[in-house]
Amino acid sequence: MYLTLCDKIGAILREHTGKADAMLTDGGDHADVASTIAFSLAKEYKKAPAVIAKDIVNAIREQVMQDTGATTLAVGPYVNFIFGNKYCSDVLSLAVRDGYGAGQTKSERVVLEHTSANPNGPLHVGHIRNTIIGDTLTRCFRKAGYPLEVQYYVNDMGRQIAIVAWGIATQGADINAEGKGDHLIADVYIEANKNLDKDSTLNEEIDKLMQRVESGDPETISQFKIPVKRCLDGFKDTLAAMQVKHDRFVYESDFIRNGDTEKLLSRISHLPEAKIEETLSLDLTNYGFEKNYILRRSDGTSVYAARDLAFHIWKGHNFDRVIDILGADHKLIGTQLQATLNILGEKAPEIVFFEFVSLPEGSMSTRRGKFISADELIAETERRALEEVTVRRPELDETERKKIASAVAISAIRYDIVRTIPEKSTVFDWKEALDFEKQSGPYIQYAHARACSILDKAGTFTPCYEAEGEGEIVLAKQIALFPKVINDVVNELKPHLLAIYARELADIFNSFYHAEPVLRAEEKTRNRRLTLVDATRNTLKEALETLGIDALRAM
RNA sequence: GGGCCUGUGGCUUAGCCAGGAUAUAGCGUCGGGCUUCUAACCCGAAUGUCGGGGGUUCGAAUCCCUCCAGGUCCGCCA
Repeated sequence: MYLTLCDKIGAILREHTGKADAMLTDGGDHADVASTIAFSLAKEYKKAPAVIAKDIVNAIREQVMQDTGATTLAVGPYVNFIFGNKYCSDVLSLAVRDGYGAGQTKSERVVLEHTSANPNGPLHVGHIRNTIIGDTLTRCFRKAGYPLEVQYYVNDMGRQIAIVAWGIATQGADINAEGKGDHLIADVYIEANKNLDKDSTLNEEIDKLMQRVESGDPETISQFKIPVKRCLDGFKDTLAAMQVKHDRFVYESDFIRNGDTEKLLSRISHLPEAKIEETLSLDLTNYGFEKNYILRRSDGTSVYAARDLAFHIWKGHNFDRVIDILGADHKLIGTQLQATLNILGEKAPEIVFFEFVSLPEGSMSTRRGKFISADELIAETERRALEEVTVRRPELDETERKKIASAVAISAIRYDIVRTIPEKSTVFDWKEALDFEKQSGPYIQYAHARACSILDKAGTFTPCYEAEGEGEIVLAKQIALFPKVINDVVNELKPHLLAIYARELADIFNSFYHAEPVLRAEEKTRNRRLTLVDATRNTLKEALETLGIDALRAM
């Protein structure tokens, strides 16, 4: 609705001025949409922008009203457009329907890879930034109508895994011990690294393991596979707790076994950029990379990058759009991958990079055991949430309180992570993670629960799809923006836009709630406001679900 | 040393790519508001050299140059 009207206004402006760009911009407090086109015409027309704006308004006002129902006003040099009653009515009748905000079904198939942490220890608060960004994008794409498959790329044959396998074999660790597998593997991995640091000659044993696994030695393969599986089972539990699910786990080693990596290396070796020495590498200096991109080691084994290329070629052949979520430490290798796929004439992935999450005392490290695991974070947040729920709703039984606390905790965690732009590195802060107030997931859930509560008390009513008075109109217009926001997230791969949108919707609803009585209003107003509350409730629900947060009906 | 990212009130943060109307919001501080639809809330106040310096432009937080600070990468690791 919003975009449609903007398109129509843009077309009218372009036709009237003959300019290719209508210079439409956000109207802020002044308008629903505005144009700054008068500035750019000032020189050409040799007139003051404010005069030009006035002329434009006089010329197009009637047509804009006819085509869109919007009022056109000149405010200084700005041409402002304010949408009318019909816009609010149309929006409200759409917004009360289940699935509001969903785009038309698209045919473009999308594959999105996220998390893909090495199976050498539990997911920590750094990894889950990847997870939350990826899962929120996933939900936005699906909301926008795209068929999408989410993949986890399992590194099941790298050096880290070899170190785990070696640790199990040499340290007497019980791989079948009770408990969560990912934490068990971390203990082995940390100890193995200590042992390797003490005696660097032991690294030869790791090299041997890697050679054996790549050559297909069955015993070594199973030596790797067992800890990988235990670790992944732990990951799946953690991910499920955060409402995250992958459609497919793709194993790196499959691209060795099926010959794709060998085929890729052969193709690479025929490229003009190829450097065949003891190793096989690519000289990408013409593409702005200083160092050679090594793909095969001198002992004949493939490097991670080679398997990753094979994996991406496979993705490119099976999907129309390939998206990866990667930490900023992968920037170099990620852009080298893109460049190489371009040289090969294959589809290169779009990559969303996010900066690091560190601890107040420094950066996290699985190897050194310095991290806060996602499991710890979830447990602690749930504990705090349960305290909060118990204070607020002492009359509820424990099962009910725990259910709410769990949803509140995941909401707080997911929202806290997704609200910050990925380019900004962050320092993990318990105080902020455990904050259930303003600018938090629970705050938005609370606004939703409030709306539900009003509607529960209201009983049946006759819908009235209108907005009257500033408070109602501002709320209706915010509701109208939801489909646009989903669109923006998908086009720009920026999930934080949805987080901010949902919070602003909750803000506006809370102000409305305090300013305008609903249940106590006289009949026509009551019906109108109840309809608005219902539209808000539904939009909050859809937005929360797209953020991977439970839209609780009561808190 | 080179590449990339970041720097916005005491703290956290949006806006920057596609330059325009008094720079967004939260925490904290101060002052109000629960016999009234859930106070995980609302209303109001104070707090800003948008890291520094140049430049482009009618107009710069936004574009260009430069410097400073922090993070990160530059491995036959992933």
